[in-house]
Amino acid sequence: MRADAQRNYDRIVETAREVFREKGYDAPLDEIAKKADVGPGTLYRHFPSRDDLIDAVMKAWVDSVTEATDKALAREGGPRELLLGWFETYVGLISAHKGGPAKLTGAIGDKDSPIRSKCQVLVSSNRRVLDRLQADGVLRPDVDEVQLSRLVGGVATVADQSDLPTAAVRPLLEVLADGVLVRS
Amino acid sequence: MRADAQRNYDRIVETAREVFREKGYDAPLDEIAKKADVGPGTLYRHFPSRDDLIDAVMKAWVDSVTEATDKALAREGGPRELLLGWFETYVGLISAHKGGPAKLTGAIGDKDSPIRSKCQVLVSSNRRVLDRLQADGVLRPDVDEVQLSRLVGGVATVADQSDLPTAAVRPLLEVLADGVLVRS
DNA sequence: ACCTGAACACCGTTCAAGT
DNA sequence: ACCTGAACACCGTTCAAGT
Repeated sequence: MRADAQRNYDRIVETAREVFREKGYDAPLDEIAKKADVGPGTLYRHFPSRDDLIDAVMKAWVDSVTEATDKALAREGGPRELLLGWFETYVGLISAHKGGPAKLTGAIGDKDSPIRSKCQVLVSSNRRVLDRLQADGVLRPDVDEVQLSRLVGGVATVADQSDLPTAAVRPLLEVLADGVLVRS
Repeated sequence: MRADAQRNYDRIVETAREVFREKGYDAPLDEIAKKADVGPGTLYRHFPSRDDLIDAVMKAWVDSVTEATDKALAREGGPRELLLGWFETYVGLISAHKGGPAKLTGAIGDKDSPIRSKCQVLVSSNRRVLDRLQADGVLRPDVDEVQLSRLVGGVATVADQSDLPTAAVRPLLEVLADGVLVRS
């Protein structure tokens, strides 16, 4: 890649990160181009679709997902506390930007999505949590990681679109936790 | 209201119903104006926002919600079957048009939304179902109708945005049902 | 009073002309 | 090879001119 192309690429991604943080993933792309001091054609050349740009912005985010999953799995307490802690972590991870929950959860299972790899990271994290619960024998036998991603993602999507405070999200996650764990 | 105004109003609503059915609630408004043979200003005069138009289109839908709730409550079987049947009915009711689940579920609790009354109908229906389960003593004590609307609405939103088949939605609703009912 | 449709604003997308 | 920015398309919104 030519030096000026690389520079423009980096400027666009960096600017997009800022604009997305302020206005969410639906922010106008031409605002990003303007702030990054590139023509709209340049942005379009590097990122043919909005999701391609979002995917690039999320490169670093992948590591924080893995890290946060490790942390959630290392927490003290019973399986219900573990699961609830993970749910809140998960909601936080996908809700960092407005519109994130819908975009990430909606793309689960879509093999052609530009953000496919990001969804896989999320689903894998849920798989890890399920493995742990399964080993403890407290998991409903017929729940898989994709279902769990959609359930928690659904709650996060509603919370994002209704601007719900954490206090209103928590009871929804508790219902999910009770539904996922075995009756005791 | 003048005769021609009334005629235009009706034509717009009728046309919108068709276009929304085909393309979902995000369909271009000017397409509706064109098909209804009115100027864009006329549509805008009658319906200042998209949601005002959606609200008008949903006038008849309200009755079908009440009807469907009656039917779901009259069903034979245990509380889990009742609840699951209701969940599937509910998802069907709000998923009639693409974009419906997100719009209806996202507006719950928003006192300024033009479709506020439609949300209240949905929440009330969930209240009726909860009343029934409560009377049977099978309900978790700390679940209310708004939470339930958001939980099932969240699943419907994800299903709508990922184009999930009914078979993939069912297990998600089962987790919700188990989370809402008391341990036994 | 209501309607029309031109006009504007906004934003994504393309492409001919540059370097 | 890559960039620029004018141009176009699309769509929501407004408003002066009509009836």
